[in-house]
Amino acid sequence: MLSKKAQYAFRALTSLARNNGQGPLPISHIVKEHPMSVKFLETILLQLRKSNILCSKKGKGGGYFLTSSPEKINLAQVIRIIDGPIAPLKCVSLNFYERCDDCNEVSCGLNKLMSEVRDANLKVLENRTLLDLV
Amino acid sequence: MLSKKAQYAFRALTSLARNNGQGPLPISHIVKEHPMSVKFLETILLQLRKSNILCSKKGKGGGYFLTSSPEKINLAQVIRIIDGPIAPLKCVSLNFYERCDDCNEVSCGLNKLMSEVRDANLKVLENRTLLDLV
DNA sequence: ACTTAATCCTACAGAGTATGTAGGGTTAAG
DNA sequence: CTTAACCCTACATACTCTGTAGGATTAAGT
Repeated sequence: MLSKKAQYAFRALTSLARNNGQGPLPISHIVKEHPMSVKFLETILLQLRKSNILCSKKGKGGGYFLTSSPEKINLAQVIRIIDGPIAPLKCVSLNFYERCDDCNEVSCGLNKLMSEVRDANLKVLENRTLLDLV
Repeated sequence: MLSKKAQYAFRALTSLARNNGQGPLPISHIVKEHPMSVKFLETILLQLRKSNILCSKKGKGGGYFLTSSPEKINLAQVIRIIDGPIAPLKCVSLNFYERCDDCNEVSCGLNKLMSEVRDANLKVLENRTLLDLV
């Protein structure tokens, strides 16, 4: 399941994608479209900025905007930043791999099947972008 | 991500699938194959029994065994019992549906995309069974 | 220079969930 | 009657999720 944080991130990114090319969009405007805690959204957007999904402009007239165009940002990127691994197990994760103590990965049936699940997820999440969201 | 509980469940079910048709398998035997807390496994197997994945036999010589043959129990069933929804959002869940306050579901882009993710997951999880696990 | 409106940063609080543990009760074979 | 198994519920502990608090910094407009 996606966390609330990830859902909020996607809602905010929807606004930012629609606003793309029209200068910085302030948080105050985003929360009018998508009611949520300003402070919580602040931490989420900060996280996205530090991961180079967003840029920001400080001071009056400032706000956030996408680093690149909506069709170049896929859903997998966003989920990995906010929620972490997409794979159902760390031992089959491409970006958050950790060795599994309980299986040897070569003969482990669960490992094989969960790799299939991961691939099925990535096939959707890496081919869908913020453009598909608006 | 799958919970530890679900992972343990799958490991235990692997043993039970291999043992299928050979009478009840006690917990003590399962933890020899897959080291884990006996008491914790007990609660997991109890849960699977109450959901009719397993049957049990009490008393000496007792243990657990599958209700039906391994190829008739798919991974989606097990995950739903132990971890709940497979869908990334409640508002696109088939078995754990809950209305979403923040979107109207008809025009919500996230809803549409997450339905695709759900379907991609189910395509794998409903077509893979305990037989594929052993 | 000052006001105002915005982001930036860190810490922490409260509730809920995950991961077990404890302690017995019940059943059945031999 | 002993032993080995499952049955059941409550609790404990740590961690994560979902925010909140409180200011520091920056920049536009006047």
